[in-house]
Amino acid sequence: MDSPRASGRTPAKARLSRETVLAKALELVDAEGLDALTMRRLGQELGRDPMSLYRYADNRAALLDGVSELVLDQLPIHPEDPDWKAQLRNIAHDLRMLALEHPNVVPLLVTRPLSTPLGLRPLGTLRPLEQILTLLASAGFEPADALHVYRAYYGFLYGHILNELQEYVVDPEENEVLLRLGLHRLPAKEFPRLRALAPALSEYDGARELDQGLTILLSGLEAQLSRQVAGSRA
Amino acid sequence: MDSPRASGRTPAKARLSRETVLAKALELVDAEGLDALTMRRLGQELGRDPMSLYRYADNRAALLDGVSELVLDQLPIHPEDPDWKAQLRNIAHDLRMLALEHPNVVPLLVTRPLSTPLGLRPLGTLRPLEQILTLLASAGFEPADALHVYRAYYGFLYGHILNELQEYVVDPEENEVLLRLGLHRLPAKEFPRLRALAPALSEYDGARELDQGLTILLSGLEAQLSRQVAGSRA
DNA sequence: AGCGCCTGTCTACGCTGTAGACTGTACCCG
DNA sequence: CGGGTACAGTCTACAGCGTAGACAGGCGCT
Repeated sequence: MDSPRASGRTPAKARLSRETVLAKALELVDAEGLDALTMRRLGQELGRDPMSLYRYADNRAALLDGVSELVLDQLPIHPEDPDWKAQLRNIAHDLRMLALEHPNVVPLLVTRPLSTPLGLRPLGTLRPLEQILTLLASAGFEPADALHVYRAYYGFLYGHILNELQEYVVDPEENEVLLRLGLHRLPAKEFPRLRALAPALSEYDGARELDQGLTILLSGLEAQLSRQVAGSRA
Repeated sequence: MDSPRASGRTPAKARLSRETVLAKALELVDAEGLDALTMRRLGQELGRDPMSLYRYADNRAALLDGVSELVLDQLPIHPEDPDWKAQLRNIAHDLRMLALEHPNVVPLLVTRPLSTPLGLRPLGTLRPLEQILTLLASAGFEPADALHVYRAYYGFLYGHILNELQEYVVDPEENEVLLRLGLHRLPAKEFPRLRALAPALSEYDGARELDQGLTILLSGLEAQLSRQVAGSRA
């Protein structure tokens, strides 16, 4: 059962690599959540001693960073598109999809950078930033303006993703809306509006909402920046 | 040293209460971060057996929820202001300030709801939502539209807060900008733009950036919604 | 006076991350 | 071909974690 070449979940006794470790880690997180990703459990899943993992990640935190990186690396890089707004829109939708595919990783994406100074983050998590900066630069933005656009954009994007994941359905089996969202527990007198919104809440169209928000934000940013440029020229 | 009426960090042997427990918990989180908030440590801080805490919170997760609630309860409620946009602006700045005062709590604010269905969250964390819905309702919005505005608004707001906290300075002692942000570690060839932005990054004016974003977003939302209303009337 | 409730304590269990010493194998170099 | 070195993986052990469950003490009511 444990003989060499036995067929476990993985080829059993092939050499480990950072890639296989991180891949299994992500798999585990996707399937059972962040808490399930313990060194012991991951070791077991790989058919190895837990301590062997430390050859591929300094510690658990680094492992989590690796998982973030792995997910962000899946962000497709889009071919040239003349329109920066269209590009940002595409990237936003890509990231949204990625988040929906790996909802358990989102807390990492959002939380880890809070405890890690910009320059010390895994490079994979900074690449999207650099990518957007170049995109904006080639669209003619001054560096400082590009930074402003980036911030407003990414802020909104992450905010949207958090929002969308938060609202999601508890118990899809239950078909009474109030129950499905657990809203029945709320005291009706204190939360009349929220309770009344149950039907609307359950019909959330995330892609659409994201898109509308982007339209507002991007055209607003464009207007504001062209105004600034015009102003500083005068 | 451990006699009754001894003067420890707290009055020593007064009865515990949920309030005192949560207050100490928040204090601990503010001072030393989320990881420092263990049952044992908190018990020690209160001069009590760790197990006594379970009378005031079902488990550690509930304790964390309590801390979130405690922070959000500090959100001031603003007097009537005729202008919904002005109100949303005020609330946004209040929440931003709160986040800057309790940066270690932000991960909780952002993360906990992801694993808790809407209806099962601590009531304190839902109150801002309900409050904004009423605000928008009294400004004349249809419930469904109010929800859209709320989503775009809160999404942007939380996104901004995350952004701002992420960019913040590591080691205020170090005054060489590149070093402070750790940017020197980045390979110059791969991250030219990001590295070049170092000075701009260190001059982040969060309040201003938030305000500009809100201006764009709110006026955009207003325009979009009034257009919709006009359209559906025709 | 007696009963019952409630707060806080104690002990114990299974789990966690990880330091440090160790083994075995694969490869390179003389 | 022999010996050495580097490195993958294992083992043992430790300190700390959350928390179940049994228990103690004191207060207030009847």
